[in-house]
Amino acid sequence: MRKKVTIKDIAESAGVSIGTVDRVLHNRGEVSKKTQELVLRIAKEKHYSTNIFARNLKLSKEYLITAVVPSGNQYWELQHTGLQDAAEEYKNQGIRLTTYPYNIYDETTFVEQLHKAMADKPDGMVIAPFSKEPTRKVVNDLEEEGIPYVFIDSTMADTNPLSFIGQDSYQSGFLAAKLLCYGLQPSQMDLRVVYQKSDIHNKAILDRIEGFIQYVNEEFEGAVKIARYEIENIKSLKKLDFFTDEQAIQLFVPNTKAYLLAEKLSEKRAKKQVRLIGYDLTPQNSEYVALGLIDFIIHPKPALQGFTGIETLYKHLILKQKVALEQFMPLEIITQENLRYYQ
Amino acid sequence: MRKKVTIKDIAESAGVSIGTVDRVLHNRGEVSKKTQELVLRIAKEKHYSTNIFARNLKLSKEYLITAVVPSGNQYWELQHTGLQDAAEEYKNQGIRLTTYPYNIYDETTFVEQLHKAMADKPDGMVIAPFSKEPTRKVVNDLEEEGIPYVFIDSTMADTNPLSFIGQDSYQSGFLAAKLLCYGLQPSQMDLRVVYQKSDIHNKAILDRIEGFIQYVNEEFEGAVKIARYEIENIKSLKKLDFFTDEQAIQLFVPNTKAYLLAEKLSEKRAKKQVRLIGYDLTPQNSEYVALGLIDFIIHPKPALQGFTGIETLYKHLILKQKVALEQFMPLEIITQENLRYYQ
DNA sequence: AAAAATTCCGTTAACGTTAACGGAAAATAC
DNA sequence: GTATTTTCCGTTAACGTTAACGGAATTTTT
Repeated sequence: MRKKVTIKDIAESAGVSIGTVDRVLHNRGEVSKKTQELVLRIAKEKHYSTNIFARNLKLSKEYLITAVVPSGNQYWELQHTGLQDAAEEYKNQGIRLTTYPYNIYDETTFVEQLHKAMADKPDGMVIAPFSKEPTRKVVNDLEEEGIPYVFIDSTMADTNPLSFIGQDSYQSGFLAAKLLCYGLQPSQMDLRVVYQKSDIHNKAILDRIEGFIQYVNEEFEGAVKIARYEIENIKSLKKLDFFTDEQAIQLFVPNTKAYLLAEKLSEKRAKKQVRLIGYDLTPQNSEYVALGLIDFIIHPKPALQGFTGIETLYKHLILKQKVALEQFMPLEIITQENLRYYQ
Repeated sequence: MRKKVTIKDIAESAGVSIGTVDRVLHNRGEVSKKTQELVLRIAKEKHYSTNIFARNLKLSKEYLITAVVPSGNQYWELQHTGLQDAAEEYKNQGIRLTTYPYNIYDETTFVEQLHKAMADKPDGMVIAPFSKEPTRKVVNDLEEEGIPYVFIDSTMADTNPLSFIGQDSYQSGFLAAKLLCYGLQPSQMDLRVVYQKSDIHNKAILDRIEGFIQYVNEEFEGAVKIARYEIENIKSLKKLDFFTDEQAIQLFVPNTKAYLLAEKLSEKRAKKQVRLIGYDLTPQNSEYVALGLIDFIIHPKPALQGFTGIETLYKHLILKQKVALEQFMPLEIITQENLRYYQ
């Protein structure tokens, strides 16, 4: 009863050989319809599930995963850390990883690395999508060849990834708004969203902003306005004069650059009246969290994302497990007080 | 170079048979010191790591895990859900789970179930410790017999569990305090901690309170006082008259009963002036979060705890992986706005 | 000195799955 | 009618590890 059912058991029950059972189970053909149905029926009745140890021992296949993921800033370096950690953890179970990092500011490198990663004929891919068309083309090829792929960080419409692993950006914007508004009367609110022009290509950042706006609109039904500052680049920031008057303001920085505003805050020493929420636990941000100039940092756990990307392919390729279509990382909230736990 | 090193390779290099290599690798004795050292040296040189598929196929052992975990409220039911989910996920990799639920209000049941769980001669145990002495006795037996065990929810001093899986209760108290105080002047603060007398046996709750107090003391250096209400039971709550005056107060409920205060709040309709933070995403708490009477619920992810408990033993027993000594669940923060994502 | 015990090692048969190989029986072609 | 495909199935040798078994060589006992 408790003993595991093997293909041998099924073969005996069906009065055929294990070879035939195997052919049915992998529909390799060369089996008459009648025996095929018989074998499938018995397998189902006996709740057969393949012994993954035997299967993988026999196959002793090395599964190559290629990862096309940006590098260049700490967020992405942590993604790579997670990828490597997972590769290490699963390497003696047949997982091998090759990474193809690209430059977030240069689409050409994305396309190049994508093609290199394809040329390896991998058994699975981890992709952090940059631009739509090149991604779509590659993804089409992958789907035609039946090669599974997962998206990390952001996803894309009209594609069929094995799974999407990312932040729940929308919700994090929501939460940021809640925190910025917490305990304030609408009359005290002066919400400002500050981001760079280049951020509008970044789905995660757009979603954060959308979540932020959505909260404010739902909560105050239009009674509170949000000022948006889409600045050209870092230099333009210097022209902003948020901190000249005595009025309280609340700043939401949906990208990684909260520390730049904190720096200006520091010069003006106007902290009492200002609330500031940003993203990503970079050294610069940490510094200003420690100084109390950034109130909250939302940490989308990039290393966990990378890890989960590999883990998901491992579960699919090797364990043949079902995996979740979407996997959101928990939103960690870092404050001056719990900062030390993350360093 | 890339090819996996097998014991056969080692045997050839060492000029011995695979039997001898196996004896060395499992130090089963019956090998001369000289060849033992030779084999070990070669194994290290070649970076040998055992093929877990072959190993587990050969052994085809079923590992029994027994779990002694409370039941009776939603928090613990979710722990059980996580345990069962993990058991399901790993069952075709040789993991079998038997649970021994006990009653949180009855130590006798804890001791009874603990002994039943031991009598099964398990290969690993998941324990949610209740009282010290019975736990210590069982744990001593386990350690003598070399049976690994993990603690979930709370841990115990002077023991050597394979891992502790739980909430970072202290930090969650810290965070709760930060949120309750956020944006307020010390003059506006009137912090009150409300809990039941029976909670003083619960390490997690004590840690939450400690973290809470620690924050306030560090942040305001004694300028802000905290009132503690250690009420006898739920009935006594009715005698509390927090909401009679117009003064603002901030309530911290480190156990699962925040909804009871929210209920009183609801009667008094005094919400504007009150902040309330509680724990656990129970149906009652959810109700008052939705109504906006509870500001934040800290959700210690009980299902994930249970899951991780089994997963940790799986990694140790079957994959022979190193596991982390402490594994803290991320602190999810539930508000009126993101509540829907959790239902 | 032979007999007995001990030390040390090689051989071998599993574990369950996979897929190549070959071959009998039936169907089609000449 | 025989010759040639086609259909369908059984047999078998791996994959790497484990541990029981047996046996040669050496040491100890009588």
